[in-house]
Amino acid sequence: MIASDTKKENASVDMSFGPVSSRTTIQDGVYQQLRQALMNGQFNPAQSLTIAGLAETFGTSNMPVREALRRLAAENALEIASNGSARVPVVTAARLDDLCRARIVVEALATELGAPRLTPKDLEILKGIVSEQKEIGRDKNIYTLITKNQQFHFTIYRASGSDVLIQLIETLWLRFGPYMRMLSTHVAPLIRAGESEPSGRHIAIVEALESKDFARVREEIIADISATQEVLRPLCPE
Amino acid sequence: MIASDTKKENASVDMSFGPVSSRTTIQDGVYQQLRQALMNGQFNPAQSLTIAGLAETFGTSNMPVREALRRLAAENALEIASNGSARVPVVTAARLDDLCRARIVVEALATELGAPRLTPKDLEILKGIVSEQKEIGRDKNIYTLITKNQQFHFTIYRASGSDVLIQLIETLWLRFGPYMRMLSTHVAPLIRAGESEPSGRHIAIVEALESKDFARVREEIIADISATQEVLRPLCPE
DNA sequence: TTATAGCATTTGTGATCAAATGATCACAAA
DNA sequence: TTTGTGATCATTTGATCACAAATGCTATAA
Repeated sequence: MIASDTKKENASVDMSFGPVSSRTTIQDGVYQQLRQALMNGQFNPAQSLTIAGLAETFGTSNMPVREALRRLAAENALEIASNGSARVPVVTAARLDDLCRARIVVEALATELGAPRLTPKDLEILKGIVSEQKEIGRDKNIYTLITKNQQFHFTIYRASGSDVLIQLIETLWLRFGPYMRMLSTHVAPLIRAGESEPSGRHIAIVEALESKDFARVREEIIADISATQEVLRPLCPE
Repeated sequence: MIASDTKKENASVDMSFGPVSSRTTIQDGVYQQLRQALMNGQFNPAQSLTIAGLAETFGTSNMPVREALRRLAAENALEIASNGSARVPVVTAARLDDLCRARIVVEALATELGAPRLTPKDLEILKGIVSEQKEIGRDKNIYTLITKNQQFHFTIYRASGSDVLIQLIETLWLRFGPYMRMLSTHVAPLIRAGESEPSGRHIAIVEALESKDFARVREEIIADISATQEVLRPLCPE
């Protein structure tokens, strides 16, 4: 498998997909990029995504895009219009409440299971994330802030060892993407102005973890979700 | 769209897809059938489903099957093998516990929300299902029994009005399919022998609903899931 | 001016084919 | 007997094309 003769001059594609894990198919790359963009709230609600359009953007044929879109639709991250086009779901207060209610019970359980199983190394990671958040807070990039928040939460959830819960939470966060967009555009200025401390609750969570007060960790996670919900609800249309 | 001239003799297909809702594409039909089969436990765990094989079975080309499989994989109802083939997940005791733990918190919440909102008409429907179950219990068809059980639970859950929860529960039940298969093969004889009363707990739930004892309804739902879990765990491999 | 029929454009669906990849098995060498 | 190598096969992935459905627009007539 070494010294492969140069018969393998594959394609003209040069898209820089993230870290190549293993057997990275084109469709996977498209899917991952779209998924990440959706979760971070980089698309507008109600925006319609066409197969041909995205295929052109990514420089691939229609097939990979087609399957990636269907996959996201199956996860309820996208809606299918009457003609088959995919659309980013619209945001509503009712849906926000619905999502948060589900997030609370599922993430509370994942915390309950995960918190006691966090290793000292995990705790170090969490602390690292918090201090990075403080840095970034003074900086400007809202998307890395969102990513850090994501890492913080999922480090705890993953410790639960529950594949089922992890997947459930991932689909919930995916559907939460459009609301994240509102956070980006409306709350980012507050953070920059120092009126909001994004890592505040995370610090409390780390403290509770260090004193092994797992019930409080759970409560803080729930409070974190509820707080986000309260911030976002008045921003929803009408 | 009526009086379609017979230009539309599409394929040699005669698959009796269920109720045609609207804009029924071939891929939707394949998807629905596979989904139903999976949820009812009509596939063997670890069974591998190839695109070409299913395409032949359904009498379609590969495309619709391909997309249906990807869709199911996105819902974690199927696993993707290293070569890209789709496989029915294997059953393990650990996964059973993991699934049931998640089912309990999510379905408990859906019950909590749904039970108080059930209309008198809904109650009639529930009673109807219970009595049908009693009939079928003496009969032999385990799959209709499974379907009735499904209808009973989802009638309550749907009353919650929470799209998010419904969708979560559906994917959980989908992943529960392989375990349902074990129920079919191992428990069916017991039911036929009269050693197990499938509708027992459902009767209790209806009673609790009529007396508006919603906390008890919730407890009964949880007990229902736990009971199934206990029955199935010893049946899991090794 | 408005309503409607018809056309054009956009977009997805399904079929077919070529290319690439992983799995399997046989055979040879240590 | 065991291990490494190569060939073959099964299967997916991606591209392209024909077709159908939906949408929007324009022109024409009332």
